[in-house]
Formats: sequence, C-alpha cells, structure tokens
Amino acid sequence: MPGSADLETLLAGPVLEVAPRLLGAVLRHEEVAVRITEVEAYDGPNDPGSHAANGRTARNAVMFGPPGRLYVYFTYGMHHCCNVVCGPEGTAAAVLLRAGEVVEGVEVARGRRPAARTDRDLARGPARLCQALGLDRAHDGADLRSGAVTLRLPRKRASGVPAETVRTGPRVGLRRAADRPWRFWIDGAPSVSAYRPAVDLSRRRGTG
DNA sequence: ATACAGATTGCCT
DNA sequence: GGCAATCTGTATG
Repeated sequence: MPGSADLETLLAGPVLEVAPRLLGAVLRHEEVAVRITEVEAYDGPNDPGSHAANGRTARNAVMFGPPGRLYVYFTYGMHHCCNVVCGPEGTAAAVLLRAGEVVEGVEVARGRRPAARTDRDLARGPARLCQALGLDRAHDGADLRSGAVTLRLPRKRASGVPAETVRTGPRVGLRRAADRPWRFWIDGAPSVSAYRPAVDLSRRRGTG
C-alpha cells in the first residue's frame, strides 16, 4: 500500500506541521473508524504542557520511540486519551487526537458510549474518542501502519479552494503553556469538542 | 508514606 | 457554570 510510506514520511516531520495534516485522517480499531476533526500538538521536552516535559518515564516511553505509534495514557483515574507519535526517534513529540466523527461501526460505538445522547457526541472529546474506539493502555505503542489499530491519511485535495478550513487556537485544559495556539480543528465540524479552560483542582481541596 | 496536580467527562442546579 | 469521580506520576518527608 502506498499509504504506509506516506504516513511514515509525514509523521517524521515537525509536530506543528504534522498536526494539521492529521485532520481528516481516519483512525480505525477493528470495526470502528473515526475521521479526525480536532487535534493538539505536543512538542516533546521543550513543551511545558507535554507529558515528556520532565523526560522519559514508564508512562510516556512510547513518545520517545519511532513515529507512527500510538501513545495512550490514562488520566483523571478513569479516562484514556490517545496520541500519534511523530518526529524523529528521541524527540518525544506527539499529536493528541481530540475529536472526530464515527464513520464506520456506529452501532458498536454507541454500545461503548451509553452517555452519548447523539451520534455527534460519540467521539467529541479525547476520552470519548478513545472510548468509542475501545482504546486503552493495552494499545499503547501500537504500530499504526498495520495491525488492530491503523491510521489512514486523507486523500490529497484537488488544487484550489479546500473543502474544509483548518482553524487554530489554544490547547484545551492546560494550565502550563496555555497560551500556545497549538490546537487545530476543521472549521464547522460538529464533532469538534467544546472549549473548556483548565479547572483549578486545588480550590476543591480546601487548601486555598 | 503522604500530598497534590492532572492533555476529562457527566450530572447537578 | 459548578463540581465529583478516581488513579497515576511526581515531589517531598
């Protein structure tokens, strides 16, 4: 398949160039496929908002590996989120897949997402996307070129006006480096997640 | 060993 | 818009 070589070439590039190019790509896990509509770039140890900001750990080890792997992490004691590792090996850059629309396997996705009131909500948000696809830590490090989890790039658009416009803005939910406009989404896509500022958890612990 | 913060979500008013 | 749920990584004793 020509798509595999294209994928490797693209993902080895700088994360800020890779991230918007992943819009429209299709992530598939077995019978469920999601078309990506919103992503965020995380630029390795240079990025205070990245899980790799403090170097390599057991959790983020996959980020330091070769591009084209899935980095799946567990957070808030109950949610999983997934990233596409990019940049050359050792750079620890990754693109968080924040939202998408289920384009195949809708019935299965509905079964996994009982809280979703509409199909638009099935993969609207990073943890929802993982839940709809059935992804968890068992899929951390999965090679996206082949296997149970695959990523397929969007077809090249014809020359001229693009059918969809890429928008940029601040990343969601971060307190560190919250100013960097490293979130990218498809303008007008209904599945793009709602923006929420970071929650100040310390106020709930009675110490402030 | 203890404390706290976190790339979120769903339910409450 | 507020806030609980619930586990892991990291800092500190």
